[in-house]
Amino acid sequence: MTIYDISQKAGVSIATVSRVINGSDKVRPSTRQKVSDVIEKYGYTPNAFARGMGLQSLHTIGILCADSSDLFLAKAVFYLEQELQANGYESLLCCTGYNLDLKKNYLDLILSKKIDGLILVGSHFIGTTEEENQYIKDGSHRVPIMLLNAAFDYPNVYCTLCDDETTMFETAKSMISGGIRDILYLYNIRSYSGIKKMAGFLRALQSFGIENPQNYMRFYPNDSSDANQIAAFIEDTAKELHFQGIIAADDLLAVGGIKYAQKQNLDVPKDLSVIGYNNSILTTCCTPELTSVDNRLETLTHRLVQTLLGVLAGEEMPKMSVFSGKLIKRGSTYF
Amino acid sequence: MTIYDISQKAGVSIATVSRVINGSDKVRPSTRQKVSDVIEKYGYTPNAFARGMGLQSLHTIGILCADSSDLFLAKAVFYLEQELQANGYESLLCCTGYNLDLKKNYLDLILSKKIDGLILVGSHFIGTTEEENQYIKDGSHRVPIMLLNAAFDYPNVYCTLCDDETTMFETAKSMISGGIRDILYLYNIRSYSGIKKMAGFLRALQSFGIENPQNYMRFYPNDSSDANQIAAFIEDTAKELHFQGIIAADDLLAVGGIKYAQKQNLDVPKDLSVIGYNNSILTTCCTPELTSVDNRLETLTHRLVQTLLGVLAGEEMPKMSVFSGKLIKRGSTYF
DNA sequence: CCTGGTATTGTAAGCGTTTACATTATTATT
DNA sequence: AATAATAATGTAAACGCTTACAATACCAGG
Repeated sequence: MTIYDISQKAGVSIATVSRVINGSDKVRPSTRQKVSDVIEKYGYTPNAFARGMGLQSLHTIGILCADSSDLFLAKAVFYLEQELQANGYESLLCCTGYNLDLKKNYLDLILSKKIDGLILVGSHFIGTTEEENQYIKDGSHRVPIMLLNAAFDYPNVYCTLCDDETTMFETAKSMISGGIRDILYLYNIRSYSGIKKMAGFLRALQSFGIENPQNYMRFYPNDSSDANQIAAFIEDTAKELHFQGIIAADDLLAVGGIKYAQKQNLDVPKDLSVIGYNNSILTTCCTPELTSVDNRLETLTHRLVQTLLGVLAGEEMPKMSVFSGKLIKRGSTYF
Repeated sequence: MTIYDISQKAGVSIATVSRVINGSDKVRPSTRQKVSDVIEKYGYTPNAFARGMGLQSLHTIGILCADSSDLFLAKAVFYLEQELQANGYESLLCCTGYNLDLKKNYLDLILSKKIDGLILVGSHFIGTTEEENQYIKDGSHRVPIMLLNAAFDYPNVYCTLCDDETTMFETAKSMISGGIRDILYLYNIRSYSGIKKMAGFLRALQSFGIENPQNYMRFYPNDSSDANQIAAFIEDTAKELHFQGIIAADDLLAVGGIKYAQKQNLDVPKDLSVIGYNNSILTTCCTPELTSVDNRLETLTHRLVQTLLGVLAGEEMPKMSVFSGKLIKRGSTYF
């Protein structure tokens, strides 16, 4: 069923049918009705590819995200989609996984689809390698690229992020000020924000003259797991450290810390204080509830889309919008 | 940059370039190399819409999902994407939200994109209204439709699901057999599986001669919320019931139940047993850990994609594949 | 060096839309 | 009723690719 079939059945030209489809006002109401009826009757839907050929823009924004089942990324994607939709844009989501080789393919894939802009969620693209950065540079020649929670200075690349370095610095500082100097730092994914968080943590410890903080940092390698596996990991790799605090780059890791404390019969927060990151629903699921950093995801996604819309409208927009995270205190800390 | 530009720069015809792009074997290796080099050099990506016009299939499967930030749906989408990708299919994800009116638009949208098949995740489409079902019927005339966790008997519609009715029946039965007759049933989204779970719950109570079970059922209306809000909801609407058990249609609701118990100084599981559904990561985040129903999501998604691939290959495939859920016992129950 | 067969490459016709421009119908003005 | 102005509709080219079919290049055997 094509536009020709419809035009024939409605007794008009394809141009008129096209005008009806696209809501042009240059159609007589009676004609519009006639055509609409035929379209309705035969359940005709215009072919998106043919439209894509004709139209300059399809009002579509590509979203690239490593893993849509990650609590935090999923939330980000959800907010972005809602916000885009509210502004008349479709979104096209690709989940690349954490495999670097695949990312390039996905980037090509999504760029081949006449998108008006591209949003990179989760900052896994901004690695330390020049190779990863190259993808962004390539992409930015075609469409504006928006980075959520990552910073990368390049033409046509716009960044919206939480200042994770400072936020983590403040977070660690408040724990140290609370009297805890032996802090286990847990992290998993290596990403832009992950690196910043770590840097902030280290800076805080250094500012208090705490030496060899690296001894207290543990990289948890599994991407999908549960709190018990994380607790076991802590027991295996860090038990001998006798830390009195845990700061984690992610709420789930922190919950693993609480779990660990329970297994060791340590009281949280008396014997062990625990702080997570992202302020997800997990924070209120555990006992005690988890102190966590709210990195303003909703604010970030809102700002990001606003910036993108501005760019698309040809306005001059800030290349970098930085927000501060905020520590939300709950039962897992006493300070 | 089009195929013409490349053909010109490489000194060959567009057909040859097209053959290189599509990996045809009818190209001399030296020519292939020459063309590939030019493509590489200029960073050319074929226009997806033009390809879509020419090609019969783009090896793309559409996925429709209400809310990608829902823990359970996100996981389902993730598994599906992984599985599809492993089998050489792209996936196109649309998150419709829970608004019925929008769904039709999304369906049209995704159907207009020359997809080879459509997967409906989360069963929100199979409502009680004929209107909702109509969408599936319409769609099934174009491409095979795969339902995850929903059943709908119609040509070209294939269903892969957990037998939630029986699973919930068994779950409730085991709680009643454990000596608990006053059970608060919590549910939120109205969906196919939601209706089935409820039916199973009711059947179990009836089979034990428990009267007026409806008095003990509560619908929690917010879609996004945290455990504390749910706990407050229980206190507001059900405190006077003096139930000794909670069965929830979703893990988060169940965690809300545990939270409620803590606030009331009730011991879980001694004073109150709690069972969730979906066996998500939340089950091991709370204290005590949550007994929950594993509805075999990974098995379901695997089977679903296998069935879809079979259908696309022209094989005769089962219209309905039903699996049994399994109660995973943890600390929130004593039986 | 020619012949026939095969491997490679080129030509051109779609694919289903949009839209500039041409044409025709309608309405207003005199 | 004729004309001008305007509104509605139609025609045909363009979008960038795939692919059937045509044309050409290459190679082995005589």
